[in-house]
Amino acid sequence: MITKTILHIDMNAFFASVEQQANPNLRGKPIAVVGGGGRTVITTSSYEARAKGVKTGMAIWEGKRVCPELIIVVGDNRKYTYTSTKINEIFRSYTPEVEAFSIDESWMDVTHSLGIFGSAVNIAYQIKARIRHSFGITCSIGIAPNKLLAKLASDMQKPDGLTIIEPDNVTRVLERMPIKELCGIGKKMERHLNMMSIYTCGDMGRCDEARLTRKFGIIGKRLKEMGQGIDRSPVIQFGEADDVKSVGHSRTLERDIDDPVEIRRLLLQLSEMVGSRARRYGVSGKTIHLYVRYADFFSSWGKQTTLKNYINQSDDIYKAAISILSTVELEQPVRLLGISLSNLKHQAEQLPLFAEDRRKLEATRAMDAVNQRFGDMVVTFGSLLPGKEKAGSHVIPPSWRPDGIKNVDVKS
DNA sequence: TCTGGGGTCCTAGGACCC
DNA sequence: TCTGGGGTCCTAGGACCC
Repeated sequence: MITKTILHIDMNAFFASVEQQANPNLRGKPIAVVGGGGRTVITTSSYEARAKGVKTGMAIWEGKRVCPELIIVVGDNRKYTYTSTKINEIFRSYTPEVEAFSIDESWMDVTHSLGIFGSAVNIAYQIKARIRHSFGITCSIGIAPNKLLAKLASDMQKPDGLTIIEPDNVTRVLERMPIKELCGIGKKMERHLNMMSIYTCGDMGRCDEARLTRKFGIIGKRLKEMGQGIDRSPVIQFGEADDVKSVGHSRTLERDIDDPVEIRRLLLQLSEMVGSRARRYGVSGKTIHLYVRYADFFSSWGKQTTLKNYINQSDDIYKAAISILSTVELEQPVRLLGISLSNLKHQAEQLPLFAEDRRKLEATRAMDAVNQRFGDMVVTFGSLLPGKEKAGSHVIPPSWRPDGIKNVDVKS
């Protein structure tokens, strides 16, 4: 089997770096990029802010507490999407095999490009230089024989790092690497593994497969492989990815509400957002999911219903959401409302008769292709954009899972 | 003054059909 | 009277990712 060479590129503090580049006054200063609403959190902070203890997910006041001079910047998705698209174009000048994992992370399979560009390290340095030159921002790059390890490697040196995990060095690197550093091992999984005295990738790779399988079911085999640094998942290039599976929007309200009229108005807005995006994607769906988070933050519920017909019109979505709502009694004022449409199918598209319309359709398709990959309400025709639509903290959906398996049924 | 928003995938358990 | 097993579709909820 031929050994692959995979790069994982992770833009450093991406949103914050883009903002600092756009506004020289922000350079060298602690800044935090936040969402548009009142109850928002820090999406990204600059390294200057991180040095003071500012972390992603903090409320603004928390950030200000640990770093009083913190500058708050409301994020602008269009800037990030534009930059991200351009950066991915740079990647594609080395190989068509580029997979965008999120707005600021991509993998490249450069196995077949080495003959042209010399070496992976060479490619990595070129990429770093081009991104720095064109956008003034830095990235960390990992080079390894597969995606799992490349992502691990890019995390090992930040910012502006370059880390190589050679095939014959994998075992040594993983031996003392904490399991939670692997993409796919979250908090819960870490805890369960720790209870089995598994702390490092080395531990996990050596663990008896049957023991892991007894505890975690079918994912046990995969865990052992991850511990050994094995990952066979391919780099899935743009356009080859599976179709979108669901389209949803949610809003945390400026203040908790319990007025039914206000709730319905918000549901209508959300329905319009979901519907317009579904239509732009060219999909309709028959399952509508309504979710509510109550004022106390901790209690929430979700309820879904599956219709006989596929829909993507805003008012149909709204009606379905309302009918779900009518089956429940709200127990508290509402903090967050969300609607998502799933069970999707592509609509048969009628080719427009006139050339001008066909061109417009092509443009829409191109736009959708970007939107599908790079979030919502970002690239859109000016006329479609409601003036009040604020830049939020939307991020690009991740599309990769280690062998598509994530959840586990833990037998205790 | 608490704690965003966008996704994917997986499992359990029930309904229903053959 | 009691009984099986397989398959599909659906809802609910959780883990994980950026």
